[in-house]
Amino acid sequence: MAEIQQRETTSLRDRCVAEALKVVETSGVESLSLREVSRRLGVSHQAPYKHFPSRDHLLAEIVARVFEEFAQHLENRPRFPDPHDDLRSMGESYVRYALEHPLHYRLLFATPHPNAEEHPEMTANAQRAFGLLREALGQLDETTGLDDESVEHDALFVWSTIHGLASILQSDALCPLELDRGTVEHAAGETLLRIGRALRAGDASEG
Amino acid sequence: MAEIQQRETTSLRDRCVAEALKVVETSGVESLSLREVSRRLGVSHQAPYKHFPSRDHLLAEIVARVFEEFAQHLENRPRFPDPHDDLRSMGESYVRYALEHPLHYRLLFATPHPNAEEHPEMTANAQRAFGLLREALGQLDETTGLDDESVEHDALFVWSTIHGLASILQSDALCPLELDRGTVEHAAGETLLRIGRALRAGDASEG
DNA sequence: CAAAATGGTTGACGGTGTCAACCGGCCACG
DNA sequence: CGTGGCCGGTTGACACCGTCAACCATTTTG
Repeated sequence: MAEIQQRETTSLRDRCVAEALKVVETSGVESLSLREVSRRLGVSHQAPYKHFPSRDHLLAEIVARVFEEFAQHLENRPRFPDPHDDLRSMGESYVRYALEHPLHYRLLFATPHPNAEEHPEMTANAQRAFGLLREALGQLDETTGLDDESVEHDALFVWSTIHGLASILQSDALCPLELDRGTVEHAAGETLLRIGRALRAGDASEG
Repeated sequence: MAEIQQRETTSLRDRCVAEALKVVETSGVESLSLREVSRRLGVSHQAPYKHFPSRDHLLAEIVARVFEEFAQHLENRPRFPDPHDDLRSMGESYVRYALEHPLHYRLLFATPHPNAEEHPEMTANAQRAFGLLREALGQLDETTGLDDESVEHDALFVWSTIHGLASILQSDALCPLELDRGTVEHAAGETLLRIGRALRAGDASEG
């Protein structure tokens, strides 16, 4: 009764989200429209409005789901006992995600999101990813005994670098620079190497 | 004669670019439309099409101009004899630009550009900014004697970090993380500090 | 049983980019 | 000198978009 009706009412809602995700991963977020989704689902152009107050609410929902997928991807990374190795593994997972799901990554980080504070469920999942980074750095912290503030700055530094690298690699920003193939292929490894150097140098200077 | 006519024909074209820039820096690139520009200029909605084949061509032009402004901003940075100091100065200029002109910065780095290869003049100006980075690292290279490949990777690393930091700072990405104010305020300095550590550590391990 | 809520429909409005046709002035050429 | 063509503007149309409003069938509920 109530559950069945519930299940049926959420049906179109879920189908909207699923179809929107399909659009995003094939054509990119900019060519996502409620009408397009409606059309694909063989339903009137107003039907989605019974489940989403506006386009932004649908967008927020799929951003949230992709963030969840992204966080899971990071969580499923190969783990290593040594904190430095583990951090590197996360960096590799991060960059791999950006390269393997460029349209999803762009959705997360290179797209004007619907005003964040109006869509808390979206930001909650974003926090989760950063939480993983903090966690990995926390382990590293235990072995080196840095103060909390340094760990926060380390986290921001690592995130900045990895995010910047991923953004650059998956965007067209590199093409005009005409770097040779080898440089680009090794970019991730080399960059992660340098992150490691910076952190170790920090240990040395403060530990 | 020819020049006067030339000047007059380019007049509307330039006014379009100028007005589009105004729109971008007040309302952001997403609310930029040819019709809006036309309206502001008191001209018919098709007039701009006599000068730009499509919206993307206007967009490409203003992206190119903003890149130029950005590169100039980097070039006008305070200079220092020590390469490390100079590089840091550039990093500071970079971040400052992103914070002082967030909408321009987003236009450059967080916006789906019109397909780059169709608009070469746009990418040319992008190369210029990266060229400055290479140059600064080249100076550093002279003092440490790293091979060219390492310099390229250093450049990519530095750019990744600074770009990532700037992107994160000027986006809303930080709000949901609820970092305290102090951390954010010192983020730029701390991150640039870590870049320096990584480069110096690289010198030591290879030099 | 009536009333209300739910989840779908069609239709309209204003916004956008873009194509097509038109039109006036100016320049070059027969 | 006249005339044809280009150049830079115009108006009008079309398809797309998000969104508001009204309507309607079904189901749930008081």
